[in-house]
Amino acid sequence: MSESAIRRLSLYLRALEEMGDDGEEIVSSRLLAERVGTTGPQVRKDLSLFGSFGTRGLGYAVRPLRVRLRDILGLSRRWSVALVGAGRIGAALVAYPSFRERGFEIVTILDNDPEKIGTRWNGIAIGPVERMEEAFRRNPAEVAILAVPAEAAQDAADALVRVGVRGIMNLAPVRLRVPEGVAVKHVDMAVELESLSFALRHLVR
Amino acid sequence: MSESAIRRLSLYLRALEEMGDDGEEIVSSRLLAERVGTTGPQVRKDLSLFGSFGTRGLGYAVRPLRVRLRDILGLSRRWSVALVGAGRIGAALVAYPSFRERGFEIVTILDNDPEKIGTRWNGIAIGPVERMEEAFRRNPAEVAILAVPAEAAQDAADALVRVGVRGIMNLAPVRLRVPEGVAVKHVDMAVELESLSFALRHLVR
DNA sequence: CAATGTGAACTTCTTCACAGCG
DNA sequence: CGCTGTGAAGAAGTTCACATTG
Repeated sequence: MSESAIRRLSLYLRALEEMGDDGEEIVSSRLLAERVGTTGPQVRKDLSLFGSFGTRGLGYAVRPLRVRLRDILGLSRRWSVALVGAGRIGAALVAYPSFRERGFEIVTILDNDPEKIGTRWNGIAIGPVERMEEAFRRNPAEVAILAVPAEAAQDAADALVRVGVRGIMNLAPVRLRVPEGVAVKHVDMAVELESLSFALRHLVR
Repeated sequence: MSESAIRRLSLYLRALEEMGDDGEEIVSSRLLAERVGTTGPQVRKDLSLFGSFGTRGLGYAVRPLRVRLRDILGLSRRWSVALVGAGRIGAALVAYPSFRERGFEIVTILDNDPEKIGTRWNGIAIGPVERMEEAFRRNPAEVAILAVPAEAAQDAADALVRVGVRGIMNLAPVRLRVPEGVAVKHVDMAVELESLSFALRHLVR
């Protein structure tokens, strides 16, 4: 069950959601593959890791497959999310509607800036990071989005683990150390840009 | 030369930059590995893809390795960057100082919102996306950061390719189709969150 | 003696070909 | 007849062991 297979499932789900709204009933592995930039066999392999959802000779029924994928990905429930770091990136994420649509609801926002503490974003009062425990007693979250400066990230992550967070999406340019049983996904734009740079280094100018 | 090896090089470089400021002269593959969350042999394998930079029995000299890595990654030059999409995410990226520090300079900002066009961000006047060609004649860019809504992303990417962009970092939740010779890196937070959800789906509650 | 550099073993992921089935 | 489901082949990436060398 590779990480990349899971990521592709998420892409398949997105494609199916876009399709459903267009009224398509059936989709072939080939077509789905085209939409997410992979191949038919890859799609079938990925899906077959979790069962047989298709009909031979026909393809996959869009709606049921969508339901199955949501289920597999753990998206048929609500996830409570804590946002740590109410800077510009945090602001962008809070305003981003598709997280909530997909079941991720921000219930707690924490920051250290005294100017921000007490103000409300989307109806949620921003609390101080030092009072994380208190904030979590009121509004516990299973997942956290970490959007603080690099220097503050590891401490914040430690605190999050202490209050029971089981998954962290980290936007700070630091590799977090977390104990077993806590999942971390790194979104590292510097790394992405630098790998672009590598790809272009001999092609350009 | 795997994608993941390149990403690790970028992490090694970051670690080395942090170290250099602390005055450490020599680093072992083991130590470097620890800082980025991998293993000594992995570090040595990755580096050996590009040459032998270490001293047996000793380790790697921090500063020269840093220089070599910058070179390998194509970071010993300046890259001009066009930002398409001056929403909240765009705002966060423009304000983020480490892009510029690492040689990526935003020279053009484009958006479609009439309210924004003409205003200045970091001294750069926001232009209309429709006049991309004109904007690029004035301030050409090799790389683009795409931070527009999903529906607008493919059209914007097509336009960017037409004006000569060779690499795109895409933040829109869409898989872009681009011709051969154009590199795309996807930063897809929905996918990251959903793969977190998958990891937690049976562990939590 | 300590840590690199690397071929070889191993493991994981992807591609392929085709049997199976509606 | 068409498209899925899958075992087997192939490719890619990682780990390991150790010979090498300052």
